[in-house]
Amino acid sequence: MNTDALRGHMDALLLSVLEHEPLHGYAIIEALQVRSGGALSVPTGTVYPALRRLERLGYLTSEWATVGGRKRRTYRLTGAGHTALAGERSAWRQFTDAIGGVLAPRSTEGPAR
Amino acid sequence: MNTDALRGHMDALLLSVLEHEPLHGYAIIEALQVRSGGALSVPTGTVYPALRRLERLGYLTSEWATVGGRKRRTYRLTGAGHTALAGERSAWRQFTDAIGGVLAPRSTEGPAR
DNA sequence: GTCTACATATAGAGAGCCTACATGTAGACT
DNA sequence: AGTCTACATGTAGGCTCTCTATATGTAGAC
Repeated sequence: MNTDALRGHMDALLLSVLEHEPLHGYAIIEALQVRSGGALSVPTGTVYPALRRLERLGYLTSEWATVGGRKRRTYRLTGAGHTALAGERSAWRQFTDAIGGVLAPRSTEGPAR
Repeated sequence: MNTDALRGHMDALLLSVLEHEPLHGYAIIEALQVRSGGALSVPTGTVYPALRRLERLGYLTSEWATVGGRKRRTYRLTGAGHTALAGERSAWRQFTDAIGGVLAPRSTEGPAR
């Protein structure tokens, strides 16, 4: 699974991963992989720009740190970010309900028969 | 709910609606609205080109009809279309599992505590 | 000395969904 | 007669996001 069906859901994924702990980009990618059971392999060229977009929107703040000689940019959810995450969760539910309702197989005809 | 989160799922929606009965574009739009509980309002500028794309891919065939003085283009699933629909359904499940697994709220920490 | 893991970043391409517009019939209402 | 709404299809252009490919650099293992 790795088409661009992700489109429009990247924000939710990133915010969700950052909900309880600040992480840097590379760690975010790994966390997404783990949490999705290995299904999600989001490329760096997707994550880094997306994080900057979310920061620009005010949902994240970032600060540089140096760990073991390597520089990291650690992202943290803002208040607005938490609010946005709640909105994304509810949107996700509505989304899956809507699509699921259409995709659900009809056994040629409903109960009325 | 009407962002472009639909992206990548339009095909599944259209194929699913056409699974048991051939329909024309306008009726497809209404069917999507009904089946999704009113959540989906797909604009004509999205549906008509998408139907043509699916026909080009060999998943649909179409023929013109005149009903009540109005011309309709009725679309019907091909064998390849049925196969594609099955694939889309399984992809949808994988997709929701993956995203859902990430989005699921963590109660600050898991069961281990 | 090379390779892999760690770590960030940008440019450019590609796909597809949406807005807006164009066109036309049928029937109801005024 | 004229207008409005529902029915019905279609195209052009824009926009946004995701992906591929590339660039750069450190640390540690072999």
